[in-house]
Amino acid sequence: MPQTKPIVSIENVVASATVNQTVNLNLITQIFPDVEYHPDQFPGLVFRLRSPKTATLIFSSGKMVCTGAKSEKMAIQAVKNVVLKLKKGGIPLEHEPQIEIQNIVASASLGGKIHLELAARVLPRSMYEPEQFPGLIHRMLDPKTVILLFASGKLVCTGAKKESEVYRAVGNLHTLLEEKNLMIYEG
Amino acid sequence: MVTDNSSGEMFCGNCGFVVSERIEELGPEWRAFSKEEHEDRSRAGIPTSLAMHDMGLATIIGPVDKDASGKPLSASMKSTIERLRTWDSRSQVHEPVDRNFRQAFSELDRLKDKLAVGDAVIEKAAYVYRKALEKGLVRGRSISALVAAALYAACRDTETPRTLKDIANASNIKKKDVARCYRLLIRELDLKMPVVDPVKCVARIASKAGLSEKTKRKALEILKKAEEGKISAGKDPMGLAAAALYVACVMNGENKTQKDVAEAAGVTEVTIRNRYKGLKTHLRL
DNA sequence: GCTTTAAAAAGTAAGTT
DNA sequence: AACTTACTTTAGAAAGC
Repeated sequence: MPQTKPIVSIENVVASATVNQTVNLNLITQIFPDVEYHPDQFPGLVFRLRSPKTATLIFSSGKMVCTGAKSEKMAIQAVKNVVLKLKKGGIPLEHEPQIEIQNIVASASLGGKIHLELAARVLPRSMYEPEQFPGLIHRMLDPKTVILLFASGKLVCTGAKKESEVYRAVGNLHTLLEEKNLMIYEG
Repeated sequence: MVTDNSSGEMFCGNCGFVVSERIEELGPEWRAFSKEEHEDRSRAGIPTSLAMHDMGLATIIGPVDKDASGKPLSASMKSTIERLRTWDSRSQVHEPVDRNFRQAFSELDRLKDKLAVGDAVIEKAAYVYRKALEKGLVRGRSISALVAAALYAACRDTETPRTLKDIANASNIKKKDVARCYRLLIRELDLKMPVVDPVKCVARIASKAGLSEKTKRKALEILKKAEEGKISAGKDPMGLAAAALYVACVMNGENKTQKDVAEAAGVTEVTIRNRYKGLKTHLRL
């Protein structure tokens, strides 16, 4: 049983936050000329940070959505950085942001190739439609995640709210694939 | 005519009309329409006719593994039926059901002619649509798109060679929307579909491109050799079939260009070339 | 359902050179 | 042909149409 430990990398973390007060988006636009704000097409203002490289959507309600971070910590730091910049810029924010991780996207590589056709028949809650998408879509119940599995043995895991869930999901799938002999190990 | 033993209800497998007395006992809001109305419509010819009840999808839903004609049910139908048995058929107690049925089934009837599919396929599509309706999947969504998706699902399940593009064109719904609704049906109704077989694509492409029988046979050999083994996973079956046919043309000296085959298959020449590379390497051509 | 954000996987597509 | 760019799929939040 070729034991190849999956190589996992967190690619994107989505976090929501709120500063518990309304904010004047037009004022932010005046102070930060680089932000994107087109209320006619989307109510959120796009605030980009170079470090951590993220994009945060800010709404007039004071709620925000931060995307692009590579870890939970980075996502939290990104939100804090945004709030700090707003304050320094003169936006009167009285509270610390309440942050929640909403989704984590990760990519991973299992040790060998996958028999997708067979996997589609054996794995429950999975769908494989090569005319529509090259990967098999598998919905894992615990942790509640969705995994896009490719013939190469690489995959994308999304839906997790904790990094630990990502590792558990990938581990679970790897074990399942080996148990059902759906993996092809070779050069 | 399909009977669901778990609930005792009987419905028309073609139009979804619920016939059983049991449903009617529940009250008018539970009924799509009365038997008399259904028969009127049947006579009018639009939704269906009771004469078709023992065709195609005729199935007894319950702890059995044979359909009404005595043939064993496919594994996918069995798993679907197993799930249906546990469903609460009272999940959607709304009045516009009548209107919904009318629209859905007249559209299905219209698509039947445009796509030239058999009654068995239409019955399956109706069956799937009715289940989607019961589960409330139609609310807030386009009836036409769901009907198209149900029909695509029926084609897939019966291995009737109709592409998403075919269904999209016939129904005037974006291919992307039909695909999205199709995946919704698969997900929510727990349907298991066989993967599209490139072998089934060969005949279609060959006839559209006017290729010879021997070239078709050669392409089938090539596909068989290439065997789902490694080069087909994740690839579009149409692209694979097109590449196999192109290679077969070259081998048989049939003068057809990549463009000819590509157009007949609905893929680009680039895709044929890419699949060709894989076939060449794998078959050591 | 849609709109906007980010990111990966692998396949297919389209426009240029 | 190669390159580039771009779109398909997955999840999730935000406010409003």
